[in-house]
Amino acid sequence: MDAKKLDYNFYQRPDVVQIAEELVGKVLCSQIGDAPVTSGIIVETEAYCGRNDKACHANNGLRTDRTETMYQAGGVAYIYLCYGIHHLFNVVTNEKDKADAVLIRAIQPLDGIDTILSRRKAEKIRPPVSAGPGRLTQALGITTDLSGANLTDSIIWIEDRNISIKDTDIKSTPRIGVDYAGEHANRPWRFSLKNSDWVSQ
DNA sequence: CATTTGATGTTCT
DNA sequence: GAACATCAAATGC
Repeated sequence: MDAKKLDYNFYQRPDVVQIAEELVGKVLCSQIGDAPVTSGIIVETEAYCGRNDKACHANNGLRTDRTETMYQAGGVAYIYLCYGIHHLFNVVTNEKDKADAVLIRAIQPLDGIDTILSRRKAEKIRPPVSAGPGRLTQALGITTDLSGANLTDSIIWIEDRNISIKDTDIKSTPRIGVDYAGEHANRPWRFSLKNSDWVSQ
């Protein structure tokens, strides 16, 4: 097996947009409670930058109880409750006090398919099971309890399995659902795998 | 099919 | 009270 867990050298680099692009094709894994390991290939991400990005919760140094995790040094999980229902999973990047993060928007299930299906109350493995930020967290059993978890030494982590992705297979487009961010909403900070059925609509 | 609506925690006004 | 990094179920063609 040629899997390598991503470490601080990956997460703590300063360019969150580049990290977001490189995360496409990596494998997000979780091992919750007594359940088997569940994992999936990341096929869609979005970059959020703490400085000068109106779409980010922590824009311009805004600190709340919820966003405090984003100010930690890169390599931890920032998980937050959206619309009171959905747990959204982000990877915190950059150094301490720089609130950058990458939102994982969609995965393609790899390991622990039965567990994923049972969490999602689905019978067949097809895109609605894990295409979408609220769906993938449910599929992997990720909840806000795990916010602040260390991605290098905990029950959630990201592996590089040397899945080869060509630069030309990744497309960058404007982010989703952030129209309120004005001109910043048009930044092409969403990265997705071309020709994948597992990218959210 | 497309469009609307209900669910509902955290944060801001 | 309103808005929000969403989803699923109900309703209208």
